[in-house]
Amino acid sequence: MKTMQDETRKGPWTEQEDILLINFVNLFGDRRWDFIAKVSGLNRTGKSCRLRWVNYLHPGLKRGKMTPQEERLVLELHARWGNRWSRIARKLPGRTDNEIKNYWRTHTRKKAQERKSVVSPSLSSSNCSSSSNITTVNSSSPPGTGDASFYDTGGLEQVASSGKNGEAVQEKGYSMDDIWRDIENTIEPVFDGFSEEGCNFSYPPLASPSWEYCPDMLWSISVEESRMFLPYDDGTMLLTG
DNA sequence: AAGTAAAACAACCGCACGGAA
DNA sequence: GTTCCGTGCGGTTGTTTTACT
Repeated sequence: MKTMQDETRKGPWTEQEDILLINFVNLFGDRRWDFIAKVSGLNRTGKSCRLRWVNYLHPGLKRGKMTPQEERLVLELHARWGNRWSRIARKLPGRTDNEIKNYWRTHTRKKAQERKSVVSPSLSSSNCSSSSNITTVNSSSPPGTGDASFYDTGGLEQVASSGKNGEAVQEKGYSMDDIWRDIENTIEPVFDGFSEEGCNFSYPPLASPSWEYCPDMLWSISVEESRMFLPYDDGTMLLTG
């Protein structure tokens, strides 16, 4: 029989969960999601953990509104690759596929509505409800064709945290920046240095040279042992065992 | 100031793929 | 060669925030 604790949690992540996840990702890297989900004590699936990390907790993420350059780049790349969101995201440092997908969705919806109101203004009053599920993907022609220049944006403008969501992560006055600062001060992270094309994120300067050489030791840790890493309430880690 | 619509954001689900057993 | 498991991706939906009337 399943107790409440055995139930896999769903829904919004709490600050505590975030901190826990960040700590464990720092310890074990961002690859073994199932493992992290298990040893962290989070009653979440590995999938859920990964998603939370990739879309929200990753230190390289930008926040706030897309810049005009980014918007143009999205349009350009989508015209070229279609709904290859992850691929498009790789060309937009700090942006996630989810974010781009969401942007595109609202963008196309807006375009569709504009178009509709222009093409058939007489129908707009009687038929506008149908716009809810329209994804006129191909309807938005790429803006101009100055391809190459788009790929070399020379680093996108720093608009992070200036947007309306700069505050979104500051629930209870404890921002992700604060969390990262805490973690930076309390543990030595292990980033496996993976900087494949698929990851444009730039980590904050959190080097951990020592652990990179013997990652296997970490993977062989038992669930019991991993409990020693559970954080305190304030997000710091108990490393002494 | 309140209500409503639209936009933005966050998260889950199902499927596909690749690697290990 | 096959099966199983973990991970990544794209689609979709639910929730929250913002703008407008």
